Amino acid sequence: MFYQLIKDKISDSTLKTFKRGQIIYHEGDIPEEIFFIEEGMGGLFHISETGKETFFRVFSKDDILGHRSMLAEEPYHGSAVALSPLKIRVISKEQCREICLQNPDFLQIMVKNLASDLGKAELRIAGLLDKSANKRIAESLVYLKLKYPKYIWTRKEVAEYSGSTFESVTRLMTKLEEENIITKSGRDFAINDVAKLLNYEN
Amino acid sequence: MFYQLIKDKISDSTLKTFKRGQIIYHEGDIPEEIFFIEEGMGGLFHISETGKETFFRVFSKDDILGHRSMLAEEPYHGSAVALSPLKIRVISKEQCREICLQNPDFLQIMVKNLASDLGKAELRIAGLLDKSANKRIAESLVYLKLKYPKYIWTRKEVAEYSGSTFESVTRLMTKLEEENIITKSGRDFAINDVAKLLNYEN
DNA sequence: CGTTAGTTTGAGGCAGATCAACTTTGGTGG
DNA sequence: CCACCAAAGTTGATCTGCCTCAAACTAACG
Repeated sequence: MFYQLIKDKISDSTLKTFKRGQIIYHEGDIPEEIFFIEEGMGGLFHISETGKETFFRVFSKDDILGHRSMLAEEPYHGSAVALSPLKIRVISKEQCREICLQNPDFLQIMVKNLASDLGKAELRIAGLLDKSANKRIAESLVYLKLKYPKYIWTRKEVAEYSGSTFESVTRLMTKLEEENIITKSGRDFAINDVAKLLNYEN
Repeated sequence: MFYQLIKDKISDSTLKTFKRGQIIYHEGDIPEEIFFIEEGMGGLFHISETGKETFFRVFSKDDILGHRSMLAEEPYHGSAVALSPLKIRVISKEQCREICLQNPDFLQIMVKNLASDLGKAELRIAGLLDKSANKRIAESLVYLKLKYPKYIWTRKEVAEYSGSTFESVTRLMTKLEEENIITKSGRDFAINDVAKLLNYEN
């Protein structure tokens, strides 16, 4: 997202840093700020009453964070967690409002992203209902690894993104290696054949 | 959604009517218009490659339709279908753009709705992964029936909204009637105890 | 190196989808 | 107004994907 667009227009703002595992904001909190990612990556997670974790979204350099809750005027529906060391610029609600007024393009871009994310989320719902767990895992491996090649995704993260369990991810990955579609190395892996992985059928 | 806000500002626009089952737009089409519901109700559905249908959203009086795809600049990700006789005002892309420029409140409201819908969709993802089918069905019965009490929801519609099958909906509904939580009458039903239904545990 | 977080593999169980056969509902037209 | 029929609903029986639990192994970091 084009944080670039307004970077120079931010006068006084705080720069915060986070280590892997640290929480940027907690589910349920009232949004008072908006966050611009300057470096690193993180994830938006939801934990249900029964303890099941779901991985909603990934965010990284130039993405905006916390805008959904602010614009919906709702408490955060998930917790934002640093996955790698993060540098984040923190902007107050009021500053954000000013930026939107001065720079209509900025609101436009946020709108476009919200609309696009809504589409993705609804298609994920459809995917959960008609695709097998293995298919979803395969697609998630492609998405996550191609988008963030350097990051070492844990089986648990892939599971929570695809809507599965880490055991199922492990099982599929060993099978995929046997078929030479991926190559595991330590905890990391590389994709040998993106097309085959995307069209994986059990 | 406050279609009221700009109702009088629409100069030339077409009013279309639809009968139950008719399609307002098809998944995959390129959005050229935006739709304002004046009367009746409908649903946004997605059909996967394997034929599985998913019920994304309900829309009714004063709701906007087709805005997500237009704002995301994407083809429609689902088909909009009339569930009851519908009266819809059709606005061109250009008209919509003008309205947004002249009336910033209107864009604001669309943004708020997009943000809120994104939250709902992501929580639905989480719900699919941690709640039992029966719990989801029970919650869907409450949501659909309280929001649209006069409409007779088919078991199939409830199933596609909750992410289940119509057989499972039927089975749960007979059980719920035995427990006096709902009362079936013909194809319709009434909720006797909303709280019990909402907190239903298998 | 020791420790912890992450991974692998196996065995078992069950929620809920699927398939199938039958019944009921309610709208339509004769 | 009734008879008909397609659409919707019910109910039972079966089957399986994948989650859960368990136990042992391995990577990686301080």
